[in-house]
Amino acid sequence: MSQEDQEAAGQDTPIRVLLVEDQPDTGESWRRLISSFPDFECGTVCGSAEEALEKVSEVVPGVILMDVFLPGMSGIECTARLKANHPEIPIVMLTASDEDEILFHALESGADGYLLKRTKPADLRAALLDVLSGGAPMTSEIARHVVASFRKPTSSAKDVSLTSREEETLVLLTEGYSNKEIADRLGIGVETVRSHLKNIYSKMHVRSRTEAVVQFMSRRPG
Amino acid sequence: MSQEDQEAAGQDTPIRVLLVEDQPDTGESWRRLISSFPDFECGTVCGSAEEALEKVSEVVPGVILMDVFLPGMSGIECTARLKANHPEIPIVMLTASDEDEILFHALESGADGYLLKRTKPADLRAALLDVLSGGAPMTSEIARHVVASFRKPTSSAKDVSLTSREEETLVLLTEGYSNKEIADRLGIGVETVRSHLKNIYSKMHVRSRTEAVVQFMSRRPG
DNA sequence: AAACAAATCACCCTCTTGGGGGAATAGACG
DNA sequence: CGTCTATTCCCCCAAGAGGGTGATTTGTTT
Repeated sequence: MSQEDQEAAGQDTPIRVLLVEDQPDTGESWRRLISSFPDFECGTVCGSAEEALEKVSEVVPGVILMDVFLPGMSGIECTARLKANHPEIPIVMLTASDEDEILFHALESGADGYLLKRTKPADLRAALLDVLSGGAPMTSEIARHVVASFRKPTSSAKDVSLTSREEETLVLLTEGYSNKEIADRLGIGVETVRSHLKNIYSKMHVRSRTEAVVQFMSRRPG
Repeated sequence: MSQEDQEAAGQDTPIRVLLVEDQPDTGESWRRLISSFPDFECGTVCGSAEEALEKVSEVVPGVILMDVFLPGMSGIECTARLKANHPEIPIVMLTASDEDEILFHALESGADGYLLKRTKPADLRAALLDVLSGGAPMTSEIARHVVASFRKPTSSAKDVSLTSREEETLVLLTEGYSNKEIADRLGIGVETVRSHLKNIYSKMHVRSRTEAVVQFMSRRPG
């Protein structure tokens, strides 16, 4: 049976919310706020993106609330990485500003909703329920910005479009070659290979050759 | 002349032999000897294991003659690595000695034949034809040593037997984790992870996490 | 003509990896 | 009781990998 359906209707098991917020005070107040809702619980507050990536598997949250500004890995990067491994968990970004730039990157990374930190308690709960039922909680003006300009990039987030050279580089990666060996085989310099790899990592939201290889090999069962 | 001899000898395209021998003089004399056979040609003499690994793809030899003692990577290591990627190419080891120790490692690595360097020209050609027709050229006494004690190890050379801890480490490798992340997840130190990895690499005949992951993922289509 | 994407390469820096040792402990096995 | 293996950790060192930033060239596209 579907958890979401139960939750939205109001039930006995509260939905686990994973909160990612670096400032302890803010995090704690959000935690308390969320826990005050009868249909939600927030037992875990991660102070960093890294911690969130680590704990998501054990917590298995129904929804993730992610601060945009985090020390180290940003909330945007973190969202992209979480989406790569847990696409089913909805993620709502939290931010104090409403700049377009940030909004774009946030949604590009796969975030499902975008809330301002000044959101009122009742609206937060509504947003949580909204995203759990497949909605995309955000202010209506933000929504218009988004739906228009980011339908394509966001939808194609799953199979990254690599350039031909990047593709070749990736293939050689999956054959276990080092950067130098790849460079030799492609007849280019090592720096160029590194350059391609940086782009590949960025597009695939990974940060090591091994992760890239794993994702690549998993996606094509051949 | 046997059937095989005729076929091999009757071919218009001589079989390419890749010779791996670090001593230029010795290599050149072997090269000339092989080229003197009408059914074989030896255009490439690699002075090192590394060179052999690099050139095998472009040369695509029908058979490889490998000296055991090479500077840097040994002929045994090289054989193991070649077999990992080109299992179809028969490899005959060459050595001056006939020590059991070496013989064992050589055949464990996947070599198909084992010749002494003092082998006579006619016998060399016979050995080449032999290994090409699926045989395992070696002196009869060596053969007995081998067939007896290495049936098991040699046959199980494909799926490496890892210890439970090494297995766990490998699995986490295939999930893209760094050494530190693996250490945290296993509740052990990074040095221990590195230690496990060294053993894994050694057993799998690879030398990077990426190669290990590729080989591991390829072997189990799951 | 101007803007853009792709591909190439450079230089900086830090951290990770790999390979070479060694060494201590605990358990299994004879 | 030694011997062996698995597991754990240590040190050193060189090479590789990753991240940031930026420059150049060559084609498209606008």
